[in-house]
Amino acid sequence: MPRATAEPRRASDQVFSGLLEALLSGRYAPGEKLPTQRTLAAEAGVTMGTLREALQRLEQMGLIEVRHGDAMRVRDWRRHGGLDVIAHLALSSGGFEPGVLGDVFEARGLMLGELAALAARRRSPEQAARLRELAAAVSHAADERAAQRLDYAFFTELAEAAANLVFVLIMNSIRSLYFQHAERLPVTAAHEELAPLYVEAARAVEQRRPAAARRAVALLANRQREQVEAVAR
Amino acid sequence: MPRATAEPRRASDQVFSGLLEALLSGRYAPGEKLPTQRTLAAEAGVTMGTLREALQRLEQMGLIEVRHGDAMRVRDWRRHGGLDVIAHLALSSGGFEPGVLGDVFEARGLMLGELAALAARRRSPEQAARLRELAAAVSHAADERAAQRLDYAFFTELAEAAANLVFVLIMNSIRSLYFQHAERLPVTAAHEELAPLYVEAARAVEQRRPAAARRAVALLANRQREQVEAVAR
DNA sequence: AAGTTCGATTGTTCAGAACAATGCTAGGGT
DNA sequence: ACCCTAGCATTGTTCTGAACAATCGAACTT
Repeated sequence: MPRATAEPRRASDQVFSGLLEALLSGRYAPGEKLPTQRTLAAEAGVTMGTLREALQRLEQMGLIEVRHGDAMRVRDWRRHGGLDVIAHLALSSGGFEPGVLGDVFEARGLMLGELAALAARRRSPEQAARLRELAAAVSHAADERAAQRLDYAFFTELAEAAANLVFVLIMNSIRSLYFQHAERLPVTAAHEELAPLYVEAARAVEQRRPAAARRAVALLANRQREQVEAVAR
Repeated sequence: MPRATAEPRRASDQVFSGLLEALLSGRYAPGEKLPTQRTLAAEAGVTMGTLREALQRLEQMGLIEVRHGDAMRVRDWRRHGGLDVIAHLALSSGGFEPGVLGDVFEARGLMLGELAALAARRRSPEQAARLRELAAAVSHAADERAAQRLDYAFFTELAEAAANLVFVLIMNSIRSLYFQHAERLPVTAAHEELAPLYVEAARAVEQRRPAAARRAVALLANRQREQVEAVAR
């Protein structure tokens, strides 16, 4: 019997998820003092070492502040939280959070547009060729899963062609979000219909026309956004 | 005798920094097997528990892959790294990496532009007022440090007005980068000269003119970028 | 009243051991 | 000869208990 939602096996992961949930849902308010590590460990039924591993990750995300001889404090994730918070924020307790998901796809669309414009100026001949091939492959993708992989490959190549590390890393974060739940995020539902848009974007990049590239990609991203929003409800 | 560069005191932090450096510099190549936790701990002169805390953070960043009974593997940070990697990437071994820093400010400028456009459509009356006040305050800031704080507050408010969580979080990451080394990143060197641009941007947002807001902020960001690039050399 | 000392609280690291998952290899069956 | 299965070695994971170190606040001293 396969498990529906693949949950983390490590004890450390479970503690992490629990605390994360508590922090993001506001059950621990910003500025508030967190219970002792010893207390938290006892409550979670784990050792202090195990709890500690979870705390390190939370601190890394900017969600808690921990100073040696003092109590741990809850930080405001809106002010100090890193981008990886968005993944856990979009999935609060089972279903998707429609608002957050909307933000993700809005930001994604805007950034992909800028990415396309940069790529149109900087792409190498090889990158242009690969983009063309990937765009062409979308139209005859076997199933939706294959289309999804092509979509991912296309935008990864685009980010690479744009030659800006920041956008590359941001795209990594967003990708990890919709790869963890690919089955519920049909960005490539009607890929036969969307295929021409990939082709158009690839051509604009190849012809070094930033404005056209931005427009084509923005349009494509908007279509995907509509599809996702239609489902996540 | 005060220490020039405030280094982390926790043993766990030092181990983390060391491994991070090794991973980002390519001293451990992607796909390669990492030494055993026991080995790494022995080499670093710490306990396995301490080493483990560092590993958790690296895994959280997407830099390593660790599976229970198997050896740990190095992941390609270009493909799986999160946005927080950029901070450590921009500071490889002492000085700033000019290329990376350029990418950061390019991306920052583009995103702030989009942010301004969104804010012009969605800002509340209160947000418009606060932006106006912050912009006005820039012109008579006491010193550069004060100007820097106002700059930070201004763009935070802008991100808030844009009402998109993704951009808020991205700005958090970028801010933490240039707050850790504020003294070396003079984004507000000639703040008397830049002040009018803040005012113009605030006005465009208040008057709900997205295009004008984007233009003003993009111009402002570009000026800051030039100032930083002039210094980081 | 102000400064100092000291103890309680809390995070940090250590040491060694047992447990659990994975990959590999030798042995047995077809 | 080939497959596959059991067992072993390797490696990550968690536990137990303890000692160490930084911070805060209260009691004490001046």
